[in-house]
Amino acid sequence: MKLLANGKLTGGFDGDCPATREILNRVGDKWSVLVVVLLGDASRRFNELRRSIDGISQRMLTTTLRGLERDGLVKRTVYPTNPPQVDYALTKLGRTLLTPVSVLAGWAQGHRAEVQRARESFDTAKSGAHGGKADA
Amino acid sequence: MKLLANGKLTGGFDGDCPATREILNRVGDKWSVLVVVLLGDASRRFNELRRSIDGISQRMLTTTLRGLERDGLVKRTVYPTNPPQVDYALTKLGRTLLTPVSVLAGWAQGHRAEVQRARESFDTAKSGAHGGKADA
DNA sequence: CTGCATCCGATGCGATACTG
DNA sequence: CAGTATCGCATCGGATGCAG
Repeated sequence: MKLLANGKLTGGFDGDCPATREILNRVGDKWSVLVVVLLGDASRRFNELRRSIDGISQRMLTTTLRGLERDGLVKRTVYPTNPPQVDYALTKLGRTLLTPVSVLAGWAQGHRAEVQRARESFDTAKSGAHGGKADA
Repeated sequence: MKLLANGKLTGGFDGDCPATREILNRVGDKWSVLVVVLLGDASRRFNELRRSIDGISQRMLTTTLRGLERDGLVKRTVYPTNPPQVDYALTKLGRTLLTPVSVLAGWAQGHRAEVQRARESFDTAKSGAHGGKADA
């Protein structure tokens, strides 16, 4: 990844590209990532996912799933049984996402403590600086 | 990355961890990623960044920068000159983020076309399915 | 069981104006 | 130049109710 003096990028990353930005956004969406990881293990049914995640509302699960499906990351299969049963599974494309995500997740886990410390130190410095009082 | 039958994860990823989720969120933030990449090349001044990004508002640049600074990813240096000059640079920790981000960005770029196609096909199927009319 | 539509509060973000 | 505070709009997201 290389960056030119004028702010333009060469090589593997172009932040100006709307499509790339959009995909990055999807990864930033906590639910999407969670669902992808969950589905990385095995296909799941709707309420099965809902119970697995716990904290997600039905609306958000639906929204997330549809977004993932639209992007070709997840395959939705309806079994016309009674009661209806819908199965969600990662597509081939969806599975390729697991690696980049795990790299990122690995970074997050590995540097979690550092970030935490940086945050505390930052907050401490701030509260001590502007008010003049350190133990407000 | 491994996933157990009960939905719990082993190894490198734990979606339940708030800290991890928070960091993931930061990467999902388009501006943060962009700034990190930009700063990966060289340190920049405030308005220099602003011009480089073009589309970001001052408010968001400030917010983004502060968030990055708080997380220990970016170092803010003030030169008490006249007019004031403030320099932003990646910290050592910040530089370690470049690799995971580029992996992800690489994925996004590499699969951009596939996602695009999936999206179009999804949208087409939808508009043709519920309304009964295919060329609405 | 699965999923969509609606209402409504919370938050995000841009635009603007003002300070050092 | 760098940064903060405020306002107003747009979107997000949860809760609820209805339908296949």
